[in-house]
Amino acid sequence: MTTRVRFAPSPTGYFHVGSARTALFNWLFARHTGGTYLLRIEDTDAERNREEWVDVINRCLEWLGLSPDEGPFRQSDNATQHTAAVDALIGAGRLYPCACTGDEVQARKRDNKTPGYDGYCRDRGVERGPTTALRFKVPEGTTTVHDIIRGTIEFQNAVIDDFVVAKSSGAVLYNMANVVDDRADRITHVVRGEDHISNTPKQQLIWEALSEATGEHLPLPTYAHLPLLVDAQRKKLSKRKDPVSVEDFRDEGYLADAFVNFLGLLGWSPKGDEQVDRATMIAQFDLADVNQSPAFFDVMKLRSINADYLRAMSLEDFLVAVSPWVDPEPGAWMPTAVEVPWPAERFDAERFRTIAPLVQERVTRLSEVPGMVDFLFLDEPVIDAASWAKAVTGESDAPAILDAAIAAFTSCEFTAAALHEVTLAFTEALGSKLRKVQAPIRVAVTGRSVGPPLFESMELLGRDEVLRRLSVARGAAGAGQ
RNA sequence: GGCCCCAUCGUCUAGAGGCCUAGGACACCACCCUCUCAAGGUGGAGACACGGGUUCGAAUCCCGUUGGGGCUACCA
Repeated sequence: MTTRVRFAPSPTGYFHVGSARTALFNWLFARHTGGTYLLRIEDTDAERNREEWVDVINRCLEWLGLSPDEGPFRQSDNATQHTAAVDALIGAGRLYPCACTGDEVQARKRDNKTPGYDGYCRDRGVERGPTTALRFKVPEGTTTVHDIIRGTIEFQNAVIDDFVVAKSSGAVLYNMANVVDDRADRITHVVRGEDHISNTPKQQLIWEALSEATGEHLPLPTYAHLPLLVDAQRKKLSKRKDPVSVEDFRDEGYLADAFVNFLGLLGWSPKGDEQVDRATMIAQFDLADVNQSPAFFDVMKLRSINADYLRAMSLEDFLVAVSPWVDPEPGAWMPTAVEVPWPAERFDAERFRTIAPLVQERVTRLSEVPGMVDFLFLDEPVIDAASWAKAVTGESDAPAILDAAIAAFTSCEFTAAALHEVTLAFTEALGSKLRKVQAPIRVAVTGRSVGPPLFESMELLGRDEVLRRLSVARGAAGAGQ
């Protein structure tokens, strides 16, 4: 039997990292088993049926390299089938109209202390009308869910209330539409978040009722409920408190491959090294190996992995990847929320190319790159006030150091090696240490106390500008005396 | 409240009854290297929630307790 899985997100306006992980595990399972992975947009709720929200999903999946083998399909396109299925269940006596309002249901639930809807309308012979919803007549007995990750889960049907399957408006609800579509799509494995466990018995009940009502006896899909992704408080990741938007991570400069690698480590782990490419993940992935306990989405670990991927890139690949953050006129792809902090005429691709390897190994995300090279492309360096106060105006040796630097840099050959050499010389003359002497020079030239190696930076900036910036700092340092 | 899920270092995890003196990675600390910062190297601290069983033997199996989480819509 060839496997068929689906990723079934609902459009919400952003793409959640938990959804990305679910998509990945579906994709990995399909690839590992040689099956088919399809995408179904669950937009039966009219509120969620917005074209641009659907675009977000497609865009993110494409970025992650998790585009579907089939689809995207729109659940709303199957409305006819959903309605037909409802009619079939009515015909089979598995549904009944309910005239209760939401408030009435709530009130009786409180008074009778029943878990959910108490079945008030089940035997009242309510006629179907424009204000009646359709409820599923949950049978007696127990419903057993077989879950690859969790084993067998049993539900007493008595605690499953007669849930609504179609609204009074006629709109068919999630549990119903989902099952109808899974049947139509011949889904063999349902891989989704743990938060769907309690929906599963309802869906199985519908599935089997449909098999009987239509005579089309399809085997139940096998379920695999993935552990939730949680925040530091161990709560389900929420849009309100936590960074969860995949596009935000992309715009911060995480690489898709690094992001996918990290996601793959949440609830699953490869055999040897944690750093694995997609082929390795596909070869090793097995739903049975997925963990049962929630995983904390640890951004520090994500950064570490991303930094590793960044460092492992060839210079050419790095230049392409970083171009949206540094080149005002970049190539094809551009993240949505990135702005290059200098004008196009000031950017010099050749200079950037020269310093890029020194930056590449020092950043954790691509968004950190501009801050490490902006001194090259801005007329005035962005001064970090604390560093300036410490190394320039607040350092009693700063005037002497800057004077010595200006004198030495005026006449020496202007290469990193030569600058290093003359700096060593005047450092010794001053009876100081290189690590101490470089501080005021670095802040004067780059505006910051950390950054790419100093002498290479100065060589690229050029003698005139280096001397000008040193003089400005010298003036400030002198005034501080 | 009801139903359900979960429980190994701070975090992600390895662990399928003896290979466990519990391994790795991130984070953290120290030292080395070093023009800052990274990277790299060496070392360190750090966990089987608790209580009962089963067994010659339990992190691994069973039960309970505690703790955490999810669901509980005419949303998905």
